[in-house]
Amino acid sequence: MLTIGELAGLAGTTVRAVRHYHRIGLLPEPPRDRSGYRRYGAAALIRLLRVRRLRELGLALDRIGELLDGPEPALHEALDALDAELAAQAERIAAQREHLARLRAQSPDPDLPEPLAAMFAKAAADGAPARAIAKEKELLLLDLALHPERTDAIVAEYVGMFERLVQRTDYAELAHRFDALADVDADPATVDALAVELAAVIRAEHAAGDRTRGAWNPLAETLMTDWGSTMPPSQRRVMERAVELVADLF
Amino acid sequence: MLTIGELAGLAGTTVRAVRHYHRIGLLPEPPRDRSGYRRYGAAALIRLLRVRRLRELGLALDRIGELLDGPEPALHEALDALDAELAAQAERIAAQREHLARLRAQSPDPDLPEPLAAMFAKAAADGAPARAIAKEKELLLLDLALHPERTDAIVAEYVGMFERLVQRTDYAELAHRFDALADVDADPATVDALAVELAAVIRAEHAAGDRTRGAWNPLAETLMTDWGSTMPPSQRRVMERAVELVADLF
DNA sequence: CTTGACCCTGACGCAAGGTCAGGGTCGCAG
DNA sequence: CTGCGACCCTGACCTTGCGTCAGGGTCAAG
Repeated sequence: MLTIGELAGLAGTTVRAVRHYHRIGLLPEPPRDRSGYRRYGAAALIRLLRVRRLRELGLALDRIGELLDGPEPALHEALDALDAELAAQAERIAAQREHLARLRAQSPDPDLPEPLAAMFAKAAADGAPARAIAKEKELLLLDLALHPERTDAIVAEYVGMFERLVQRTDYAELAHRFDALADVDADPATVDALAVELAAVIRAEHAAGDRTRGAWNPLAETLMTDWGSTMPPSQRRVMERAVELVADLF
Repeated sequence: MLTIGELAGLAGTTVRAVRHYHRIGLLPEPPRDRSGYRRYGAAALIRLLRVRRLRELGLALDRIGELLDGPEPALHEALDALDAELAAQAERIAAQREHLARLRAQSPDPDLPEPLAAMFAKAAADGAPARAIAKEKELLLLDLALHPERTDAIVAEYVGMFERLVQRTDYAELAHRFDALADVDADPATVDALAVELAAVIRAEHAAGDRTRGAWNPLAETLMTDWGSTMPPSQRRVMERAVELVADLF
């Protein structure tokens, strides 16, 4: 009679797997010899071979148990179900790959809605500093997360804003000057000059205004404030000054 | 500042998942308020959103950790690797489904080599009893498992044997009479008559003989003996008697 | 007698969280 | 002030299909 190692070898599996099948009741425990070793006969091998075949088709072990002990037609149903499941998996994988392909074809960053990906790509091409773009993305992500039902509106808003910005100013240069403040402790004159320019931009945006900013939200408030507080000090001073300069608009 | 539930909601995930990310170090533990609740800021939400996006693309959490902390080009490599992995999975699934399709189109039994599946299907169509066919399949499975390197030879051998059998005798009728013995305690005359017929078949097979039975094997010996011992008594008596009758051949 | 190749049981680990259990906290309504 | 429901905390066990020790016994050969 066979030892467990021989049995496993003949069935193309491992000793550990066989013991596992015993533990979960998929294979009956065979008799032991006088030293406590399991000893297997032909019937055990046949059952193990069946288990392995079904396993290799991708069936779960508990189902295999039902099938081997149950009636034959159940097997066909199970295979149907398995096929359906595999089809679903295949579809999911195809969708993921498509997603991946689009990402890599388009954008340096995964998974922003397409118009925005294009927008950021253009900004980068125009020479806007990477750090500023990253910050802008963060803001956008927050906005999208805070208003999941308004995704399309938000996207349209950002894109519109960006396009107007492109026409109106040398935004890349402005962004560079603002970005440079991150590394220095700027003097008040510099801060003020930049704040004036930013205020002008904000004013123009406000005039063009399609802000449908929607539901005011305490979460949004605190989060945006918190996000602002992560800006480097010089930049924050510029923003605060700019906000003062346009306070009359709100 | 956000509670963990708000954070999870905004990121489209669950509280439990966020805590999991803390435990594995994927998200830093945020400060606690005076009652011990975690309180999150914008930076945490941004990081969590990134994690979720990559997760939804199918990346593993430990890789996400490396990517978020590592340099950007690593991300593109990772996406390449992920795509390759998904492609491999898709291929595996396609192969499995094809396998399944063939099985269901052809055979009442999963995964015998094709000529054999056809052979058994014909035997069933010819009216051979299901029980006998099942037993024959068992024998075949054992044979294949015992000599994995000779699969093709064994298949050819069985098919050849079957075809000769079809031409030579009314094998279905013979099988029926043999099968019927499983349920009764047959008298010696019946046993002897059947044994004589079987011996004739064996003799004819031996004459036609293309047995290249290959490496004799102690495992094979004991297994086949053990398998024989599972036959019902009357059938076993027939087999033993038949073997006596052809003893001179071996 | 030793050595190497087996065998035994029992327990932990894996991926990514789900699901209690047991207990504290917040905010609002009565 | 007191409930109540909704939320938060930690800790621990569950899932799949085994792999991988850890610690110890057994067998066959040299």
